Amino acid sequence: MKAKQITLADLAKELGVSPATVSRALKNHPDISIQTRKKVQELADKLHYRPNSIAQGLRKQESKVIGVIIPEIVHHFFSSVISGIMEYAYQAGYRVMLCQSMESLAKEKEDVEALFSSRVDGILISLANETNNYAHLEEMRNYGLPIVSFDKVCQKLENHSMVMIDDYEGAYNVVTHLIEQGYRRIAHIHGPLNPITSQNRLKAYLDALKDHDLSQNDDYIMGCKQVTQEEGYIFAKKWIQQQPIPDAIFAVTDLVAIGAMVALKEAGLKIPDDIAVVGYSDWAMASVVEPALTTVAQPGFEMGKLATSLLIDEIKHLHSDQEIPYQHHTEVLKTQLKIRKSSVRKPILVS
Amino acid sequence: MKAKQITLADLAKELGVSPATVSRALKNHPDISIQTRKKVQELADKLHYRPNSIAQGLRKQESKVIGVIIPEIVHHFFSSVISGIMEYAYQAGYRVMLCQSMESLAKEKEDVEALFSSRVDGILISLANETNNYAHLEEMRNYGLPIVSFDKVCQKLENHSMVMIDDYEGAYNVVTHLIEQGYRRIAHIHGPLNPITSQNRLKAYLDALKDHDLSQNDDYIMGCKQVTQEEGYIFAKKWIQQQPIPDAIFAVTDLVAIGAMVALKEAGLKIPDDIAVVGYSDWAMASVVEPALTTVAQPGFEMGKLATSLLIDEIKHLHSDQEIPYQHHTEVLKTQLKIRKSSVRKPILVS
DNA sequence: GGTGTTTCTAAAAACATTTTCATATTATGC
DNA sequence: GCATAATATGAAAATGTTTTTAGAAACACC
Repeated sequence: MKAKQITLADLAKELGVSPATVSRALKNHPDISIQTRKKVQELADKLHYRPNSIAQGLRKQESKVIGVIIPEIVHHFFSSVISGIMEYAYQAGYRVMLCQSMESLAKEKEDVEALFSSRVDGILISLANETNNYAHLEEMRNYGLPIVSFDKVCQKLENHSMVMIDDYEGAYNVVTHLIEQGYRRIAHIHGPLNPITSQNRLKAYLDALKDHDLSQNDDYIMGCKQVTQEEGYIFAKKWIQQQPIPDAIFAVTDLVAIGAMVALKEAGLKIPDDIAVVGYSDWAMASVVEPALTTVAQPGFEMGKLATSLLIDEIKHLHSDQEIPYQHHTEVLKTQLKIRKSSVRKPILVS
Repeated sequence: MKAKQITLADLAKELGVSPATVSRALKNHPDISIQTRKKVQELADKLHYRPNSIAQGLRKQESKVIGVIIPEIVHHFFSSVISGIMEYAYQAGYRVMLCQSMESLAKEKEDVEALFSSRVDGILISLANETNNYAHLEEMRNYGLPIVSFDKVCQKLENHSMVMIDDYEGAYNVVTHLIEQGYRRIAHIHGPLNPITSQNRLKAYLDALKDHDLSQNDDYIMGCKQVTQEEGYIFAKKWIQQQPIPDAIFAVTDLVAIGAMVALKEAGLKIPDDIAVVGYSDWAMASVVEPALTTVAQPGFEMGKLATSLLIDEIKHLHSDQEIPYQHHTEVLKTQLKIRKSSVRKPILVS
């Protein structure tokens, strides 16, 4: 009942030629006569021959698979990135092996090892929030395995390409916009500080205040750990009980911002009149919540494509055994400030 | 500079034993003396030996990789399913190769072939909207490759396990709830009709109307193709211009429902007083939109875990070369009606 | 001391492919 | 007609494992 999987040897036997000939015929090698090529092709089609990638991988020392390590899939931004990765990888003839680090360093290490064991041709990684040590990545680089980090990049790791988002500028634009709108007591909910992304957003917030001669108030800065809606809700509640209440909240993520909005609305505060709220990431929910949430759009899909293109370029360079070492890149993608009702007091063009 | 990847033979040479001994020592085979086992283990640890999964796969005819084909990753429900898949697969020692069919039958076929070529041990698939022909899956089953379909399952394919969601009941509950709330002119926006899921939701809608002695009005039934917010917006616009306007809209998906809400609000209609709106899937946005959207929660994460457990059971059964053929399962998961403000006229317990 | 058993290790085959090297046949040039 | 070149194919090695089979050494039993 169970059909056997056809091998080169099967085809060879059937045609009375050697497996070597079949192999070459199937890739249209000019050494093989046209007639033979045709015969082989026809039989292969007829029997639905599919090359065994595992055997190819072993022989060629190249699996045509790239490994992807993502902190968390159920996340609009990351799933967009994955989508970009898959699109580029697919058209370049690569398969994708996916791992989810769950924001845990230990899991991330295991994933790196598993991918290495699977002999992927390269790794795309966005670091877990917990990750503050890069030995696992160093080791892979020592083996010559190409690595590209994106979004939560690994600046400490030498000799690798990175694709980042200009989070500093994105966050700076938010604060500038709030100031232009007349808000002065601007609070910030930042994320876990290992990732460079949260660091940059926090730094931009502080710099923008300073650049506009606003004093920094440490009571207006809170850090969340899980980056959830609840945390936004809790922090906003705290601020409401405090005097003076902030007149704007800039949260590290839309979800957190929306948590804050819920608390503010419950307390009877008017957004954006009494207090503004701004998020980050432009999740689908941001445009749909009421009032629509001002946020910073990040080009996730493009980021995935770009990171993958860099990785595959490096892989190809490596396999071409050129003399010159591969030149690594650091790409920075621009964000887009999406001004919506939640932060607009003055009449302004709403996008 | 580039470190060589360590092989069994390297260890064997270094220790002056054969590769066979090293292989057995590493898996604690009792044939090997304790001292030898220890020596081998120590050297392996010291040199960071990692078995080459590709070579193992070739030799053992088992890759420890499962293939997953999903129509679209950037989708709250599907990313939840993937998350469940990855969690179960990880703890069972399997890697995941991911493909995105983009709702295209052609791409789905390519993906199936690519996964077969990669010699995955099994395939998890949710069909593309376009898919109305199952030859590509039949072929894989003929090769004895285990397949489990989930959500948009493939009822035409024999001898395979399925995990579905009770969409019929979920949709029936929606319509019943609307009727209980006093709505009578209930419209429905259904999805593409190839997937069994949309079919079931439509059928439940029709049956529920009939069971409650409401007449079916074909003007109140529209089908969307892309399942986008725009489509919901456009359909709602059309209904607004029509007399009598429906007093409830049940959309195949939250996104479509929200599109409809936007159109209704623009037209000055009050939700839920003038008209109710209900979605499906319980995206994050549903609880956040105003008024909060009544919807049907689907257990995506559980579905992923369950489907993966069935697949891996079947794989294990196959490799245990038992006499009795594997007994396939069809599992049906229950939905949960999330009653929110968008559909509640009468006082009711809001979840 | 020969036979049989136990304990440990090695050799070799197998997995499906690619590629180097070799070889046989035919064609070309003088 | 002979040397050389071109053409087409095959044999064999190689990729890194696992596993079957075999075999050597040590030991027990009569």
